[in-house]
Amino acid sequence: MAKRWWLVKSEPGVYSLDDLERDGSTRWDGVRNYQARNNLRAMNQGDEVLFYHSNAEPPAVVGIARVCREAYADADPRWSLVDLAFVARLPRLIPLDDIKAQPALAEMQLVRNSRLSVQAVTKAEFERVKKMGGLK
DNA sequence: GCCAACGTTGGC
DNA sequence: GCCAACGTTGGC
Repeated sequence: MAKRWWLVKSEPGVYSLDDLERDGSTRWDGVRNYQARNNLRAMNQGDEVLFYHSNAEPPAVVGIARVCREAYADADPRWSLVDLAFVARLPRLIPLDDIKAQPALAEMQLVRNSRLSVQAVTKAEFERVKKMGGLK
């Protein structure tokens, strides 16, 4: 299966990148939106994921995670979850404003004002954000 | 805390 | 199956 790239949102007061780093990996559960669920189900092991802090100051992409277990059934079988593992913290976090200011990133669902909590991103978008954040 | 955007629910 | 009412998300 071809590798894909994603973005997940989390409120840092609920579950932050720090929490993921401490835990090593975590169950990405609680998704209760069909489009987001379908994205979870399309994830492959090894896919890379931008980790975004919503309802944060500033709202920003703060790190990178990796899919370490593909979608499996939630307690309620309508819903699915995956496991995500910590990969890296961005040396520089990338605020939403900076993403909006980048023409190359203007097509991201994040910018197009979607509240979707699990989004697909293109490889180019992923690499751009990673580079802006100080990783190669 | 406000509220716009969006998703879901439920009466018909 | 339509759509108004309601609930949630998330930036500001």
